[in-house]
Amino acid sequence: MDAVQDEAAGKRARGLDRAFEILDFLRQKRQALKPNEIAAQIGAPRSSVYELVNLLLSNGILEFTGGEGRVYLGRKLYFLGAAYENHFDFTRECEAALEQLADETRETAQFCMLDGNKYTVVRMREGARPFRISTDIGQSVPIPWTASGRLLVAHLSDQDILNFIPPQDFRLPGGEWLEPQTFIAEVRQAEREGLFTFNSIVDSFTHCFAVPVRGEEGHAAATLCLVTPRDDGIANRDRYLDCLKKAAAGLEHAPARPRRN
Amino acid sequence: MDAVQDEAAGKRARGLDRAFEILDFLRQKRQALKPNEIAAQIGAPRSSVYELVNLLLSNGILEFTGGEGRVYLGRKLYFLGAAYENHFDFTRECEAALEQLADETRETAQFCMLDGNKYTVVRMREGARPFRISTDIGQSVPIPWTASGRLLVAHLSDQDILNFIPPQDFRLPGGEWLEPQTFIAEVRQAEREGLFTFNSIVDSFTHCFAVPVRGEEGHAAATLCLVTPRDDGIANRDRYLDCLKKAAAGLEHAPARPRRN
DNA sequence: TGTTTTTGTCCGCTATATTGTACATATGAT
DNA sequence: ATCATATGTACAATATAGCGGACAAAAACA
Repeated sequence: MDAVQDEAAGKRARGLDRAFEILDFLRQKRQALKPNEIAAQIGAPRSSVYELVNLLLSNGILEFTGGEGRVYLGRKLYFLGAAYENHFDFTRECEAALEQLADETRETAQFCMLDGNKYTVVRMREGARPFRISTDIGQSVPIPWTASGRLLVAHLSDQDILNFIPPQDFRLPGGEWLEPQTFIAEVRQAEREGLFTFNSIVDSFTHCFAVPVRGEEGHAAATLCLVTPRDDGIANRDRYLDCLKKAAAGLEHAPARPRRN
Repeated sequence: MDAVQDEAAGKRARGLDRAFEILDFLRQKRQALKPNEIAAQIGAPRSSVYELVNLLLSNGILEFTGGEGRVYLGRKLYFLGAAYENHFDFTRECEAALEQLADETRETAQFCMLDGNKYTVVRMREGARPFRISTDIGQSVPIPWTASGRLLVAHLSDQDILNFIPPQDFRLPGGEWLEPQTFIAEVRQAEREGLFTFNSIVDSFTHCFAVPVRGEEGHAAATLCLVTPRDDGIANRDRYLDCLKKAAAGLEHAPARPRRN
């Protein structure tokens, strides 16, 4: 059923894929779970999950926590993630860019990337506004629901976009159906203009601005976004876009530096 | 040859173990490598490594980077690591503790943990001194080489310690042999006193101070350390230890908070 | 130019990892 | 007390994953 993996049905799953399915599931749940619960909720054989969980535990990829035999992501993953972050050293500059955006606009600023075939907020700086942002950091959101999504898939061909995005993700949170062709048209428009803005699909009171942060290959490796109240956003549109473009330009000079050592 | 895993010789390796061996190896190398190089350097069959690398690439665990087909740790690992960090929310308080230590002592302060059966510096705050610290963040160091190492294994029995630490890690960087029984005696002493200090084994000009940061189970989940010039360290010993204990106490109140959601 | 090394792919064999099933225990409901 | 559910372990069957080795292209070298 999953459009990306799970080729055929009734086949045996590879241990590695199952393992990372477990890890992703724990990340999504954001809490420690018992092996039994994991097996039930991801629809995997219990014996397999127990075997894999024990393997991952002995490698430090998972850890016992929360008692009752519950497990969650382990320290080893933290170390590996830190190594990634260190290599593609975007964190420091990213925080600076968000800081700058927050200062200049007083709005919520986000740094977003793709996580597989989903959109995710990697870092966020809350604005001075009194309302809360609907997406939390690290949560996976369907690409079509977001302004950034238009930019993050713009390097793909129309067909590749359709293959890449799970079909059910075109069902918007309100239940409406976003015609894929409409989405693609917006992608191409965003690509031409180097930005995308719209009234948020996820809620009814925000306006979203997104500009690309281009990586080594020239396409949008990430985006910088502002999430604003609708009237403020529309009133300050040009200024906000200028701020975003300025901040994005500051991020683009050295997306992946060679390593110092 | 690896004392910890690789039970018997001539056996087939499990894919999952090989996969994480690859990931750890890349982390240790801290650079993108070709699959061929990886296979050669970790002593694994080339065909297996190619298969695994491709699997990991398609899962976002590895990424192409650096050209020439080289691969390095992928974005997915960053997300998983961020989820871990978010769950066991030690980062913020940890930075505050290091900041405080740096202010009070002007020396290099480190937050250290075990990574498997090695010691590693998780976060560091450089002091005002003009010399550099010998261990970089994220590098794996044999446990017996470090002051913190005495504290981090103190919850294990003598026999478990010997099983846990690879025998060759008792060979010090200078080539001398540290008798395991000597090490264990120092572990027990550190356990009793709740601290360990010594002239660094790794270099000839620093003195190291370490105190435990106790986790849920009551044993040292991490350590806070100071690395100082020898004469300064010895002159300020009592004050430095007070600072460390104070900072460690500040970290211990909520090692793993329940999650908010 | 010929030779060696590096790099990547392909394929068949077989050791084994995944899985269904059965079993055992604890917990909770009635 | 009885039944049902949740949780973890043990084990055998077989689909397959890991491995060795063959092959080929490209790069390095002589």
